[in-house]
Amino acid sequence: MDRLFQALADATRRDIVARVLVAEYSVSGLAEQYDMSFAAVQKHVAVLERASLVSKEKRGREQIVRGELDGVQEARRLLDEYERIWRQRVSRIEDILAEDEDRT
Amino acid sequence: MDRLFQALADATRRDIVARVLVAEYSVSGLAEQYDMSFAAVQKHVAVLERASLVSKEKRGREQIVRGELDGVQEARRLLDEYERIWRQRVSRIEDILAEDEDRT
DNA sequence: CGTTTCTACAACCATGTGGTTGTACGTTAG
DNA sequence: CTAACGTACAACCACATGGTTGTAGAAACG
Repeated sequence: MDRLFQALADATRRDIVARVLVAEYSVSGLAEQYDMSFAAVQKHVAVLERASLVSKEKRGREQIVRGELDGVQEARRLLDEYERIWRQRVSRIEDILAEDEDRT
Repeated sequence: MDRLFQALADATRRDIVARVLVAEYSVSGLAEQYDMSFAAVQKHVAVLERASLVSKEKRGREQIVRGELDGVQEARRLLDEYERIWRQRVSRIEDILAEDEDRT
């Protein structure tokens, strides 16, 4: 989880994810898109890969980067859980208020 | 967004979020739950507050921490968007395959 | 009143992070 | 074969982060 959210906590990496979800890119193809060194982009891709947000596949001398839903869905599960907990609390509070209503 | 995901990228902070979504805690009440200094927990709460995952309200000499859904939902929106993009690509690929089918 | 409790904040330290450059190696093109 | 391309990785730097301790102020307690 740490790696997952850490990976998403950078604008460049979120942009990479958005791009590779739409189409395939080589690492150098991605590097062209940003105003930073190839090595920097390479590191970003590595971070995304460790977080299961992206996968790489060797094709000739290029390394093709694809978007993976695994990471996205895992992160979503946690947020859904938070929302569920919150709604439970709210409804519990409403129940208590309803009991008070009964007593009036 | 950076602040949001950055805030979620720490196990202690995620635990704090989970706790305050269920019930209210004072900052010192939260600090008791963890094996670290009060100041450390205070910093975590501050990070969560800047990310709209938590809100504080003064009550007497205590500061009450509550869970906020704002941040959670904002993060979810991005992940939903990623999932939407991904499904669009998949269905586009399926359309292309279907066209190929037509030609056979 | 004085003392305790809860909070805020600054200073400090070790480590991690995002960026750089440089080097090395496999693969394709001429 | 040689040159160019795409990649991997190490070393380095500036700065952020997660933790500590210490100090100080505001609110509650006796």
